Amino acid sequence: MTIVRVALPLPLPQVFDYAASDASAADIGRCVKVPFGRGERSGLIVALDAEAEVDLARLKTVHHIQRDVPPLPADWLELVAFVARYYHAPIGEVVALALPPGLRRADGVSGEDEDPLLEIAPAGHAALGAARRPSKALALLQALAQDLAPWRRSVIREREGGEAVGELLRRGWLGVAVDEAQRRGTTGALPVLTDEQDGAVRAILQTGEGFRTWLLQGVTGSGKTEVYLRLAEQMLSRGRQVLMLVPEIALTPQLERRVAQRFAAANVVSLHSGLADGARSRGFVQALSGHADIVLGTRLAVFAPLPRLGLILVDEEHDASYKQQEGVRYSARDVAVWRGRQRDVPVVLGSATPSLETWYHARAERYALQVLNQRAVAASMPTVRCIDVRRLKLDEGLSPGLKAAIEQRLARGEQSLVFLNRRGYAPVLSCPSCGWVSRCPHCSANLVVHLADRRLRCHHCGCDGGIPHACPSCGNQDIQPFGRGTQRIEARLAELFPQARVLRVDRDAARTRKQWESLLATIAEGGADILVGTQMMAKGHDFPKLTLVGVVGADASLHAADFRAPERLFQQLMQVGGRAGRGTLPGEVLIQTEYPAHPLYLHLARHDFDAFARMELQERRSAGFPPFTYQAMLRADAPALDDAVEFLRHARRLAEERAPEGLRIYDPVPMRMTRLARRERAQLLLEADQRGMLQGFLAGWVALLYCQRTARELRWQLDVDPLEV
DNA sequence: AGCACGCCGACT
DNA sequence: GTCGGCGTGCTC
Repeated sequence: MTIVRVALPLPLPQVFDYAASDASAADIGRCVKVPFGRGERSGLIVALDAEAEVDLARLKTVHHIQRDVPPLPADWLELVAFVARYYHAPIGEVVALALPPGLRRADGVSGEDEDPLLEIAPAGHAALGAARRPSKALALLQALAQDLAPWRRSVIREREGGEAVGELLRRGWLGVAVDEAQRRGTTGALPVLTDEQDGAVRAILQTGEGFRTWLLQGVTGSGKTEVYLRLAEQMLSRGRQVLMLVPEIALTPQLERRVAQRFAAANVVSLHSGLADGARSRGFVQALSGHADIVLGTRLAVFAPLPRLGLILVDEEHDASYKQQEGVRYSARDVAVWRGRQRDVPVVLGSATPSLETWYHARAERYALQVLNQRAVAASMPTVRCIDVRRLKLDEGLSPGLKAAIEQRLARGEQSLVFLNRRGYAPVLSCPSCGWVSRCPHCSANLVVHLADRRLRCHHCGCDGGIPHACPSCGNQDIQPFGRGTQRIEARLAELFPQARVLRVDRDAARTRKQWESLLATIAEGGADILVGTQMMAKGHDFPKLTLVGVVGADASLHAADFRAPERLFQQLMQVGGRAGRGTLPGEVLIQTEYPAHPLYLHLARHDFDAFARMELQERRSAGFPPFTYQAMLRADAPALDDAVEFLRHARRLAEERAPEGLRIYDPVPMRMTRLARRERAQLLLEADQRGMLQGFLAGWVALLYCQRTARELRWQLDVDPLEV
């Protein structure tokens, strides 16, 4: 009889032993169903065991081992173990987050869905030539005939009328393309590389296939993606797999299209949380079996098993969405770098505005650096200018200068974008006579006025209600929305420029992926003259007719409490500024500010990220912030603030008893947003100058915390390398 | 996390 | 007399 060690998706820091008569070493890494308590659970075999760690009498027997799918390889188990160790999370929870849910359930996976490479068969050509009654199938075939063959079945399915692909196969009009391996490679004419792009590609390839982390720092429009594609092409031609991470699902479709077009014959698999269970499992299994050539996905894709891995690309590496903000708070970018080292393959981190951690590593020569300063498209960098609004009379937040600039664009038939990182009509509704403000009943936040659908809404917990006609406290009829959001700016712009088509692009207007894509299409077709948008608009999209970006209300982040606020502001402004003038028309960025001489804006105006980074790092060094120190944050939440704080005080005492020299333990404090969704939150910060020392301490401390019995309504979690402090 | 067991208040 | 509150402890 064999004893297997099983990781189960529970918040427990242990694994469980089971008996399995027919198990062997070949089953390590396989999913299992096991009896647990009085029910059944699915888990993963992480090891075989010579002897059980519990009495044999307590040992239960595995119900089922899933053998239809190849086992997860040893390096994958190692990766999961590393994440559990580094983030101090139970191994089972990491397995649960790394494995697609459908796969873990181990209930007869549909098997690997073949995604064959198809081309038009002789019968198909005959059908095209013959006079036939129009049909859906024929229409699809005709559309395909206009295209460059071959295509993946899945790619055809996604195009217009793609449902008919099954019909085409049944009729024998489409057949499996011959000689798949030989077709692997690029199709069509490749764009000519700039000298910088070419230099970067050569440099990265020349260092060989071993591990090395690269920072590819390229201004918006410098063609980082083309560099990724060239590197990927090389790796594919060597028979290796490529892992490409992108920040958000919203960005995957267009990149997916571009990658699929470039490597028409390669098997490109996308992995993100928006996928249905089945599709995610299939993509994962394709990666695992080595049938996927390129895995393109969001942070969870960093866990895709890749037997032939040759290269890891992390696009927009500074993006906060790489860090999971709940449960196991891993950073996919950091995990990617660890994985590159583990598998001895290069890792390329790309960004126009790298995180200061990455930038610092590159300067300290722990990472190698490649810089792209020229825009690949025939456009120059936009002019960036501050509008000093201290002595100006603003019209609903808009300065005369910005209005004039918009007017000019309208006259020239170009597009303008007003960037404002605040959704809704106004951030608060308030009564001028008694001082009442629209507070959220569940959070320490104000309810935001949404005039578009006449609601007051909390942006943190999502609760909402109608807009009262009089002050709920004193009955005053004259209650006022204070401040400005995108809806208000949109309304004012529509009044000011009645002839213009004003389009608002924020999370409210682009609720679903469909809405978002239709907005993008409208903009690209020139169906809008003035855009009002939040940071959604900052993400990599090209609008050739967009030549003006007006920034409103940026000053707020200048004095934010979070030490990373300036970094985020600079990144955001540089990104949104990069939207201006990506075609042949020159772009202009106008920033409305009360601090026109602020160094952040001055560096921005010169497009000098490096100067900004140097300045900011100087401050971080003297203040003792990351990347010069290492942090971990213990957070607790409960219905009553005292309970959360009391737990943290207790945790602090436990920490002090065993703290090594040089570990700094701060006082528990309520979080900045103390109350969220009826729970009060507090946090305790730990800091050290060496990562190893902090990690060593955390291991023992967290083990101790798991043993503490706490009130049922109290939750706690540890955040290693927290983004928000 | 679930889900048991287990000991004290208002109900058919 | 019981249904049910959630405190405590276990799950291979």
